[in-house]
Amino acid sequence: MSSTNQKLELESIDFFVRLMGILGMPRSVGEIYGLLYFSEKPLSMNNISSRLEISIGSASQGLKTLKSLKAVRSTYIAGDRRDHYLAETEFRRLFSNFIKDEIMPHLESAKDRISRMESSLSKDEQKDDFFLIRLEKLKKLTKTGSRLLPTLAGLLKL
Amino acid sequence: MSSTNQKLELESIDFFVRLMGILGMPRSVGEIYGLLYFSEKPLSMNNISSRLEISIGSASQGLKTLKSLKAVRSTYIAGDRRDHYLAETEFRRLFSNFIKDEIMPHLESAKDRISRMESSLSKDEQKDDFFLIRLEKLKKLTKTGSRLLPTLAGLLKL
DNA sequence: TGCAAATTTCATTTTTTTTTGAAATGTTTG
DNA sequence: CAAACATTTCAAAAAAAAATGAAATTTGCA
Repeated sequence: MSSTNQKLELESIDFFVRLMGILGMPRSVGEIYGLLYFSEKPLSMNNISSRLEISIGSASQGLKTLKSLKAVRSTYIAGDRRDHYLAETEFRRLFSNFIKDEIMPHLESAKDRISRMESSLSKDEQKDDFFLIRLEKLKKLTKTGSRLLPTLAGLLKL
Repeated sequence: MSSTNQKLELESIDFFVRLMGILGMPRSVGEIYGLLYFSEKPLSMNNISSRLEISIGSASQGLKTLKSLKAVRSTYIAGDRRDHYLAETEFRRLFSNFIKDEIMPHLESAKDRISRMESSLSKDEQKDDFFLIRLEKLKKLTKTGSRLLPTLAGLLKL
């Protein structure tokens, strides 16, 4: 029988679609994770795509994203040559990877952009507190961001 | 003369378009904030829309969003009946409003969703550690989230 | 090695989001 | 108070993002 709990599954998918949405991830990524989160058995890609009624292209793309965040891992199943996927449920690591992959690169390039702003100041502007203070705030913002964000996930002792 | 520093302005717009993008805000919102951030004088809506070459509809909509986040405030200018806008540069408050308005409501509804998950468990599932542990993790996640996020902005002593 | 199943890739289609522009509404002052 | 300007709203258009599906590639087994 192994009747999957339909209700639970739907709520879980809903939950993670929204959570992933906040993080800027497409619906399909949330659906896949939500399905796997309450699945006791690892699921194949085909299984995932047919249960969620999404194309295998979407499933492949979504799993790729989830793998890169280490939100999902694949498991060997004896006698079956397909990959089977399990949800990785340590949210701490999940967020930490998200921050590393999706946020930090922006912060890095922000630093270059601030340098360019500084070098574009005219002689006059270099003496004008208005510009100096605003530039200073941007620097603090990126500095604090790159210090705080990587720490953040650690605070989540989940 | 008051020649605005074109280069600086463009870098600033670029900077904030990306930052707002991370927060899921549309391009126009980032453009407006980026323009105001390095503007010594308050700018009218028309001014904003013509400098950025966006429609006044977009400008109005974008300013509305920024006002609701308290990222921008309007100022009285003697002898001019139009509203004039200034960037609010305390990022701490800005983020704190963002978290309150855009994130916390999701966390609230997540709690309901978890309750529904619990009440959907069958007798068997109520004894199955697999389900209990996963539900527990979701509860911890939302609990920690609603505790940590509102605190977060405070850590940004910018 | 060669074949069949599984997965990835990517051009096209679909869906969603954002912007536009014009009409409706609101506001100030002559 | 009315007309001139300013702002908001919202249906339609445009742009951006995501999903599809089929061809190309990879994988592992006979």
